[in-house]
Amino acid sequence: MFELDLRSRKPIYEQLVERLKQLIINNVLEKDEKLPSVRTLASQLSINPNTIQKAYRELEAQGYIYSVKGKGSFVSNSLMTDNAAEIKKVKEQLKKQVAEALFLGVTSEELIQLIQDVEKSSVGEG
Amino acid sequence: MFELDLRSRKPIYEQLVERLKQLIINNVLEKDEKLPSVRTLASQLSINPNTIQKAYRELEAQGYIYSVKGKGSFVSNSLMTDNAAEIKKVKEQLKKQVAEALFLGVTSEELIQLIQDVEKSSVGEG
DNA sequence: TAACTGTACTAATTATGTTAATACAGTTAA
DNA sequence: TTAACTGTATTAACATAATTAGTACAGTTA
Repeated sequence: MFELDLRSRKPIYEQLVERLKQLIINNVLEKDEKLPSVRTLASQLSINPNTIQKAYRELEAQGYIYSVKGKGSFVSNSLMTDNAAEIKKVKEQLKKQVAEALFLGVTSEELIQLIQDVEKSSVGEG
Repeated sequence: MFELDLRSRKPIYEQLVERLKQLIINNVLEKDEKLPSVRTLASQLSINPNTIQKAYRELEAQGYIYSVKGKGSFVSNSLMTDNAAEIKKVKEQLKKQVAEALFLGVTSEELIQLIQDVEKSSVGEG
């Protein structure tokens, strides 16, 4: 289900958050779909359950999943959660990256094309 | 000159790299302008000179500055350096962020506007 | 020469990530 | 009810990375 780089300087739980976000954003994991339990996923990835839990806790804080004691963790319906804070974060980060890209010589046309490419590849979500 | 968050989970040297990049990109620091010496900046920020040096080393590796022993560290002319690797990194990161923004409900029109805003605010560079 | 510059190195300390073991509470199905 | 699953919490030990501290060397400049 996942590919982790245990040698990376990026913490495992951050890799997990990023990877799971992508799966949710790309609709590989659908709304209300049950995620693997912390113990199951930890076993599959040969890492500690605490590390999985840390990732799940972060994803829940960001509104991507919700957890129910005794039942499991599930993909959120993003429309149910308040995304304002996350949107603000992403926009601020995007501004920095766009400024950097422009500085490095990437044209605004290329960047607009990049947006449209991403948009096309994620049709049919929701 | 800088605002650092010593309590942040983000390492000081990474904050320094990010902040100096912004100053260079926004032309606050001009080409060939001399940066504060590692000892001076360390003293101003009340942190260790080694931490400054680590940030400068990273900025030099990314092509944003160049250092001359005995003279100092200076802002690069970005056109002099090979940005291919950096451009690839930034584009990949941008794709992820754009996908996340779209997922959170930001429209592609908003994103295009964001690009144009950043572009306008950085006129007169180079 | 004196005072500045970048750079390098080692050691100690601190912070963070990760593992390990254990425990508790809620859910589900036999 | 029992057994096996779920999330969650806590504490300790360990590994790694970040940071500090101290020192040293080499090049530059006035």
